[in-house]
Amino acid sequence: MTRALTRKGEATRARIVAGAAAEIRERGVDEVRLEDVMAHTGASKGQLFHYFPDGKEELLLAVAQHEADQVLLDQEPMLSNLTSWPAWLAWRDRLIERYRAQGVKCPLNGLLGQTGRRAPGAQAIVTGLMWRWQNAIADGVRHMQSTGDISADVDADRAAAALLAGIQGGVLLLLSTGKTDHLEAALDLTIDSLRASSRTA
Amino acid sequence: MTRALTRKGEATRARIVAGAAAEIRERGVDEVRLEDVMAHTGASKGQLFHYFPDGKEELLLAVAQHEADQVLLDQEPMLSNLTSWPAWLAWRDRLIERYRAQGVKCPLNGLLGQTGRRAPGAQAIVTGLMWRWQNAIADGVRHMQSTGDISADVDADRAAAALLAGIQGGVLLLLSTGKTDHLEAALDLTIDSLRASSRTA
DNA sequence: ACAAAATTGGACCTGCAAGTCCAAAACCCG
DNA sequence: CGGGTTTTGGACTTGCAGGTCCAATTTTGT
Repeated sequence: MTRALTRKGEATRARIVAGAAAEIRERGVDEVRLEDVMAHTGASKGQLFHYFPDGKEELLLAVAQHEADQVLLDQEPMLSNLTSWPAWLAWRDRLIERYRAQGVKCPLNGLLGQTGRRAPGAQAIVTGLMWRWQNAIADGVRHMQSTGDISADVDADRAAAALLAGIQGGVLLLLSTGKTDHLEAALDLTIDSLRASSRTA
Repeated sequence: MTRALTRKGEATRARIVAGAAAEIRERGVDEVRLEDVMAHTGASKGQLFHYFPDGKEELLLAVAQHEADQVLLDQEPMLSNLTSWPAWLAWRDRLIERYRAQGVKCPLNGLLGQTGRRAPGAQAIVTGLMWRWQNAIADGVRHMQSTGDISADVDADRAAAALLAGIQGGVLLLLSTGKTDHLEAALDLTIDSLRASSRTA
């Protein structure tokens, strides 16, 4: 049913999604009109509705998925290799560097509020992203526990949840303050408290 | 210049802001039309533009301010009295209870994304809220340091920044998951790490 | 090469929500 | 009471962005 895209079709579709994503990152979801996407990607209105029959909502959903995947990809290979304290720090540095460069342009900020409430699918995308993210962190915590670098008393999932919350909040605060201070503080203090756990226990 | 509101005028204006705020909390910023506000508050279009000459944007700004003030008020008197561990826990419980009840209806969620990018004023409102919030927490940390319940080695502002980030992230995750798990984990682990600081130091 | 199917361009339609305008009513104050 | 001002109601205008439609063109498969 959905199998009707030629090579060229796939390419066009991908170009539209990527272009729309860039446009949204740059100017915010609710500032981007279909016409902007057309201008920016060189696509016609016919193309837009050919590849996204349900219009803007469907396009936004595709963009959300695209951006969600990117968020985790940008943390690799560090995120999947949290096997030593230097590795944790490398991941920490990558995160901060990445968000510092990105500044106010958070890809998912608007997508949560904008599509999140109305589109049930967008909610699922964000939830899925957070779930994968938290699991990757929890895996890292468990690995450190296996090597004795983190106390076995620590609840890995709970610690990962707290760390993820700190990251999300840090990014949110970056959006309004323009500074990465909160992100850094949350990461550093939470990670430090994990390190301390092995010494006190 | 702005001084031209009779008693009745003030009342009407306040009624519009409160009604619009409720409406937005309930259904999200971008789902609320001026007509919805009119219906919900019993105000006419003439009134809306009489009290908010710059239209929707100005109204949204007033709503944002109203909601921002409310966020801190809802944490009182706990937030201003973080002078003992039981007091911290009471504050923690109040926060969780409040957000659990509120669920997905975060007053400022959309206001950040929606007006945040375009209206420079909304940005300022949110920043101001975060600043006041963080300061209140930092004051609590400093008080606990003065009584020796928290190690003097702790950087109060940095700790407050991390805690605030955890809260914001926890709320954000509440919005997409519907669970308060992250908020609880972030609060508990961060506060526990502050408690631990006095014992290890 | 040719028919069927996918792709593309762009003119056109439509609905809606913000914003305008003005005249009627209520209100304030000497 | 009476003139000026604020407050109120609601009809009307306007612009625009999403969505529709279809005909022209290219691609695909045999």
